[in-house]
Amino acid sequence: MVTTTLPLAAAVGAQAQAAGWPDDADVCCPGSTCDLLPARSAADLAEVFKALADPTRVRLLHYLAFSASGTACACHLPDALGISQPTLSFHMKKLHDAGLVNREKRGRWVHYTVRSDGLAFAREFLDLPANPAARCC
Amino acid sequence: MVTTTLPLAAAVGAQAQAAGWPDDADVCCPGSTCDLLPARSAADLAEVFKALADPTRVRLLHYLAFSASGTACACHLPDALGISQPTLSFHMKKLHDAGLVNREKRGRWVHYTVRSDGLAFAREFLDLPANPAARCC
DNA sequence: CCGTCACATTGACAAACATCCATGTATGCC
DNA sequence: GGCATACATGGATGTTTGTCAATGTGACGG
Repeated sequence: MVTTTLPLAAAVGAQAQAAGWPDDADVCCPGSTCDLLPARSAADLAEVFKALADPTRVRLLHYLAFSASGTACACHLPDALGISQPTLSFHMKKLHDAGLVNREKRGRWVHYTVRSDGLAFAREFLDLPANPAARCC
Repeated sequence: MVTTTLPLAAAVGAQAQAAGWPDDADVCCPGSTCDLLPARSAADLAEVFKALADPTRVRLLHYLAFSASGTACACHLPDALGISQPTLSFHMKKLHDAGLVNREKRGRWVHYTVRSDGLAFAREFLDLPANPAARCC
């Protein structure tokens, strides 16, 4: 739904420092000194993490990653993971839509390859927060 | 929902190499040479990624990460993100349960801190698949 | 050209999720 | 003690997700 109030991202920084907060000495905390992550970026990241947020897909990605040159056809996977073929297809579509794997048709079979740039996108976000001396603005 | 067939993780490696596959020259692909990621590890990783799989939580984590020393109280966040206070509490619980933030009560307020080890756990997984010369066994 | 194999898509359904309102709990202040 | 504040929890509700059986599609092979 459209219950999200989008324009807040840019507004909050100014609001906080200009007039908004209680402004007395008993303020609970300084809060962040910079703007929120834009809603758009957050949505993009969440989309990728959503694709990773399932044990089956984690195992699929791991399987691909450890196959020769990060590529493998999907034929053995339903048996290996104990899932039906449509379910595998469903998960692969999720991974593909999230930009985490490439889909390449070779004859009768489909080969999937890990996209390292897709993974890097997520890893980049996980790198930032670990830095305590963070500066963003 | 115990539809997952757990014992497969260990079984598949032996099955594949000992007797399972078609074994003729027209095999579609070599597949992975090593065992699947254990179901337990996959579930743990999925749990963390599930915590990251929401735009609101991504922004929350980002906010904390860019606050002084990765710590901030939650008091300003409902307004900033346009969500209600219970919703914020709900998301913080998710992040906390996933091991991504620490919860510390200081007087009346609760301060949350990014746990870099929690992030590292997820980042570790994202590092592995990028390596095409992967060796696991 | 007809059957078979590998994979995708559709429909259905139960489980999980995000969100809110109302209420509970604990802390600090007067 | 009593009241306000900061946060958590419980109940209710609409939406999304994971799964499978059945069916569709496209590529070999005889």
